Amino acid sequence: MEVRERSFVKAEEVAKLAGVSRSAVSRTFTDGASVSEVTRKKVLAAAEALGYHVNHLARGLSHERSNIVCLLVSDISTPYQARMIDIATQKLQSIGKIAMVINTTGEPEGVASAMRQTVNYRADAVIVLSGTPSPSLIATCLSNGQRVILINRDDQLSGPTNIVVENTFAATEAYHLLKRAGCARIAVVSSTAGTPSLKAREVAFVEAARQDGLDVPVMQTGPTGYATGMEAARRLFGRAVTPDGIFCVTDLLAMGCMDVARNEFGMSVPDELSIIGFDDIDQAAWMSYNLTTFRQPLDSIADHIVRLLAAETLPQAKSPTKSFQPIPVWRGSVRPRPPR
Amino acid sequence: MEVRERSFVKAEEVAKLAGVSRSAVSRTFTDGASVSEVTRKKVLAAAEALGYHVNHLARGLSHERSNIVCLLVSDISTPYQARMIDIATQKLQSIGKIAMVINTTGEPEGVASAMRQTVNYRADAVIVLSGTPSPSLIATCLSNGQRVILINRDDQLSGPTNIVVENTFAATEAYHLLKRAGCARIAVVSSTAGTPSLKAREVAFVEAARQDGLDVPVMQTGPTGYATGMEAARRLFGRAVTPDGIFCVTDLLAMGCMDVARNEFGMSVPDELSIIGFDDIDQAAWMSYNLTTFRQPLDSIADHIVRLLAAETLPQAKSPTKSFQPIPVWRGSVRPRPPR
DNA sequence: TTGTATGCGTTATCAC
DNA sequence: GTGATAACGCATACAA
Repeated sequence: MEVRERSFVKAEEVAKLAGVSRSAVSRTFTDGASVSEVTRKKVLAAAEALGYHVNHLARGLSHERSNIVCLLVSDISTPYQARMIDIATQKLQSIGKIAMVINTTGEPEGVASAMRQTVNYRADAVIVLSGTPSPSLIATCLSNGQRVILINRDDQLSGPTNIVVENTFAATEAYHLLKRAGCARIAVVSSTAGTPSLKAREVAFVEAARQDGLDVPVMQTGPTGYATGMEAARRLFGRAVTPDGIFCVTDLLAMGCMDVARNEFGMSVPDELSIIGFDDIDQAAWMSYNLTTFRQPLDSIADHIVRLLAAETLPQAKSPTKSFQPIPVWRGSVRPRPPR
Repeated sequence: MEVRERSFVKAEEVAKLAGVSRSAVSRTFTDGASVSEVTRKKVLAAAEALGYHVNHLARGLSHERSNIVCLLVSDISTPYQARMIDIATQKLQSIGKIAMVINTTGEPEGVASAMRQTVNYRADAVIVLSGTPSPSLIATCLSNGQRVILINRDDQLSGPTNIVVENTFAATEAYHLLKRAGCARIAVVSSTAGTPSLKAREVAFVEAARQDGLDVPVMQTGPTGYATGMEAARRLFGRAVTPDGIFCVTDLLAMGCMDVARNEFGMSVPDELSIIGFDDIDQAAWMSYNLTTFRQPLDSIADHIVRLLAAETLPQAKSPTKSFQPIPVWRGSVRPRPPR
């Protein structure tokens, strides 16, 4: 490969070197085109020699699709989000799409500018993992022919495709699990984020307890993360009556909570304190935590998205909310049975 | 905003509605253009009404830059990589670039196809966080005018910009730290990955020990991660003479190692066993680990990259390897002073 | 099968 | 300051 003046090689140059027309080059690199084997060889050789690569930007200009899919996400360094991106990028690549990740702060303004970017780059689809775009922004994307997929946003907006995890089911299950373990003083640890999906878990748990005649306190002392879990534990165990069962709406919260309960208040898990988390991040399986939690079927969700995107039918076809069942993961942070 | 037939709005339609020429529309959305305030207002109003957004693909076609930067990375769900992506996407966005993340398997073949994608999308730059692209692929990118930035790849290839962390310095420091703590039976836990940067840490530590007259065993039992750390600990503590000081080339390894040492062999950290990790991932600061480690100055690194990309000068300008100093983070996993 | 001509949405260059 | 026009690199309908 010869080193050229620093600019991209175009099809025309390949054509000249191969002694064929520009169209022949184009056809060689187009999937369902008809080229004779001999021309094809010549073109391929010339392309290799020149270091030619099809310009997807130009191709996307005339062709319908850019094959770009935007991922809107915040707090990427969080285990849950990171895994989501990991899986999403892999699956998207497997169907020939490429992921643009836009790191939003989750604030409305950030989300808005992110949504605008997605149409600037003519993304085929936008997958929203964090934040809640305004209906008008969503409408813009949709009217531009983009597919909009909202994950765990729960705002049942019609138009975009909604994918949710059955938080209510899981949270109710969590309550009964703690109850069955013999917990009598149960608390919920959530965050001030107010994410629809976190809120749903919190509310469903409280409701399940209420129906059972139990009033459970809810701690919300900061953003969704380890530190907030710590803070919640400090407050809960600083009270006169301390909990013997805690449902944390996120694994990260559960871990902060567990660490403080153990190290600062000498609680033993699960003997004196049962804890349940949510998400089943990698760390939940670590020996130090061994956390009972609910796994979000990220793999299935990603598969579903990919199937949606692979289908060439327009998204208009009334795609209702698709919901996935979280999978309970039994580990050692909940007492197997009630104490005598 | 009216709902149109599902396709993107183009400048021409805006021009028609605003009663101006296409050029006027273009100028309105071009930074250094001259438009009268009145035309500008009209165009903006029409654009808003139609839901117009500049097509960056088309813009990138005529203009020089696509403003796309590709991130080549594997194991995205790993805390270290995730944080890298988090910071990189943020900083890139702050200078008007957008990140395409390509999830490679790290294998040569995967890296190769990823590199090809970067030129397909005419990325302005490609940042390699995982895997080692072949020199010829790098040459292709460079000759196409792309900037290539290799992070912690250590293969001192001339051409691309190399950014490394001073692994040798840190590993040497780690050895003396353990020595000062009174450790006499020291081991290294690494992985079979053979990443240049991990290898450098491992070798430097062994060398520092050798110069000190000590022979340290190196455990390599699998990929870089928590499970491999566990396995390493099982083998180390299953021996006749067990270590009292361990240097793990990665925090994740250190955590797996620590958990097994404590829970399966009853070791107490740091009294009976001192452990040092590398990376300073979030979990290192968690109460259960409180791990002494070396922080990679990811923020400074990202700033440097952004400065590189923002500078319009061609990368030809002989950019030597830029190296960053890891920052020692003193926590509680190393005994403060030797036992009496 | 092959080549020619046209369109895709922008920006830049040029006259006005 | 404004408007026409020529690239930009590619795919494709059409004619050969």
